[in-house]
Amino acid sequence: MDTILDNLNPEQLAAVTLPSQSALILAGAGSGKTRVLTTRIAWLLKTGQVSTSGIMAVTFTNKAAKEMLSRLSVMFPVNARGMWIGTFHGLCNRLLRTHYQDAALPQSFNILDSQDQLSTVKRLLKTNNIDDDKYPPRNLVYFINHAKESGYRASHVEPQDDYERKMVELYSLYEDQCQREGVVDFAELLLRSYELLERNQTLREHYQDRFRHILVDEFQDTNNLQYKWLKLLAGNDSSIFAVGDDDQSIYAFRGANVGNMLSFQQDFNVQNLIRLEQNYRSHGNILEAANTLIAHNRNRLGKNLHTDAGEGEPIRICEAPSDLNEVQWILEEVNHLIREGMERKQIAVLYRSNAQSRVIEHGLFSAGIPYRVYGGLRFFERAEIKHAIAYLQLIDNPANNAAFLRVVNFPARGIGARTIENLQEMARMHDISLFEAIPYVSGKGGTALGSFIRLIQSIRAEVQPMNLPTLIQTVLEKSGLMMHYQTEKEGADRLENLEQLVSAAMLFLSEEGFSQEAPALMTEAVTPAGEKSMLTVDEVMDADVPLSMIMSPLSAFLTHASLEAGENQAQEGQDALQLMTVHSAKGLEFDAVFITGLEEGLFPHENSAREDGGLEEERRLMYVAITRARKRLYLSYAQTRMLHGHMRYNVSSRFVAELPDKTMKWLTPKKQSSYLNPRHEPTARFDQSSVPQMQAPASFHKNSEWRIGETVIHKKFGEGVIVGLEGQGANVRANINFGRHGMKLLDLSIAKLEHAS
DNA sequence: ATCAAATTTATTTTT
DNA sequence: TAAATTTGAT
Repeated sequence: MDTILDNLNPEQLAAVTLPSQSALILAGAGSGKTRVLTTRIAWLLKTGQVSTSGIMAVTFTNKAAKEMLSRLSVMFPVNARGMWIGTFHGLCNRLLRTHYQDAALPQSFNILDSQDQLSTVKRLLKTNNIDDDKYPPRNLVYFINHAKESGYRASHVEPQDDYERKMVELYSLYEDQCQREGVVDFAELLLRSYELLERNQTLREHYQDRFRHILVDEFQDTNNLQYKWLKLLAGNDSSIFAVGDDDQSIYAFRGANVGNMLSFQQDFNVQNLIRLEQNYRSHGNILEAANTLIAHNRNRLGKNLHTDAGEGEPIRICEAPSDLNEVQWILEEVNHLIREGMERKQIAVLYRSNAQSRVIEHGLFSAGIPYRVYGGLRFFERAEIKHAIAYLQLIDNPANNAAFLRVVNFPARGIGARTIENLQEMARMHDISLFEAIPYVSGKGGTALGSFIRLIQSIRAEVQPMNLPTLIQTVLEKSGLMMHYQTEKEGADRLENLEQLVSAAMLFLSEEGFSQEAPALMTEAVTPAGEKSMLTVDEVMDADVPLSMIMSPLSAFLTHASLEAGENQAQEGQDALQLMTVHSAKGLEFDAVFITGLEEGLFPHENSAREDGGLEEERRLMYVAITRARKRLYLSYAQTRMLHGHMRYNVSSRFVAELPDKTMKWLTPKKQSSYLNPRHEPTARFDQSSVPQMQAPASFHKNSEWRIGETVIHKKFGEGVIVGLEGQGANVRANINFGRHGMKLLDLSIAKLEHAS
């Protein structure tokens, strides 16, 4: 008992041992947040206040959920079965699988990931003959998700204008289509389970009664629907232990609402607000910089981090003439750190947007320094894996038209667009799935479709008794996917990934406690007669029903594929420099951190100026970046930078000017807070000899060469008239009317023009 | 049905 | 610049 509370500081101890009331823990960066969360659970269990089944712990990422579980099992011999520890989406999935009938879902509903959702919407627009220039699929997806995350069904949305009226109508059609096809998108998991509990008093009271303690990680990231969901589940008697940091709220752009922290204090009459301000991560200078920076934000609950560690090294900052020089400087400093004995994986290079990684990678590559870039395609998002998954989904749920369309002609089997159109027409006429509509299609297309249906059915029959890995292997072979990639010249990697899918399935079964040998298509609850033993509602709810009782191994694996897209980092394990956006660095820490591209327009990003609260969110982002560093912090910016094929001339970020002088060491001469007066002298102090220099574009000294009204000749477009000139220096662009080719805006440093004499 | 050319567009991202 | 998507041609 005592041992788990050992070494907690007074605030942590207070938080862990709070009475059973709702509480808000303001946990600063590096203040031992996860420790408090897991110790709280262990303490509740050890003091006998609650049993494992009475606890729910919610996180945003699978990684965080796993981390919590593994740290908990060190402190307490956990029966993982009974505890509901998982992501919002994972827990909602569990609710919906358990009560699929009450939720009006088929037992084996499939989950759409964002890619799937977008293609579903595109298909919807096409079948309804909607002009997708007028109603872009992306906008519709945004509209739908936004509505769902506010808790609104199509019927609840009050359209403000004709455009919205149409969007609502399409939202409604989308709802119908998903329902028909037995698929559910991410937001739907939340909304559907919210509605389930709201509508069904028995269920609601059961779960409210059961989960006496609900713990929420990263509370500042909750969206409105997640907050409503928590409120509903907590009812009047359960307590919510919410841990979060308003200063680290960086996901407003995807619906996170920091305001939930304030609402929570009111709605739950929170008496206990505890601040964890003791930082165990960073040296003093780094913390002071972070504190000073974030103090520029107006809307805060307020918090100041402190440390027992000394002030440590100063923060080193460099103004580079160009992005190339900036990288050169990073290289020098990195080599220095490595020579001092720092591990490469303890060094992170952070940037605001992914596009910035290119130059950095290039530099590291040339210098032969191993690095690892975070982000990019994850395992289950790869095309070949998505194809394989689609075959599996079709076997799991034949109504899934998205899956059907993805593979009906992949590998190619002569089923063309025309045939598909006929099929879709038939499906619509008879109100059935594409799969069921096949017999209605006659002619050549009908024959090809006929063999497809026979293929799927024969696979399904063959696969009936198989366990999951064997089933997948069989599907890969019989579908022709293997053969397809064997014959494709660049298919080797893809084949390897497909093989990995089989191993992923094996790993999944053992991790989730499924029997390795059970038939993949059936749940374990099978009587000797082969009939499903129906659990009563009470049994389902009261017993701690393992996932394997409510989902077949196949359904469970498909869910896993959608909800946990897998690793997105290459070459794990190697000692390599870490490259990532500031967003993906959240939650991580490193001995040394480089924050690059500290320029107005980049960081803070220019687009953020248009959103309200945008600048404060950018500043929080900077705060997150700074607080990643343990011992060393490096900042840099460049006077010129190549972006989207154009040269950009940036001034330094206001965030640089907001940092306290005494914590900084300038490696280039310091400028007067240059973001306030954009015109400044270029520095000549930088050694540029080792760096390829940008050549000044031909039109650099004003564009006397070209005049408005002049006729010019272009290789492709022929004769045209200059109607406008804009920009300066390298940025000169000309608006030229090329008659039948229309108006073109050409970059004069790139386009080759001739004067028409 | 497939590939090449043209056009467009470029924050941040987990589930 | 470069990647992704759409259009157009064979």
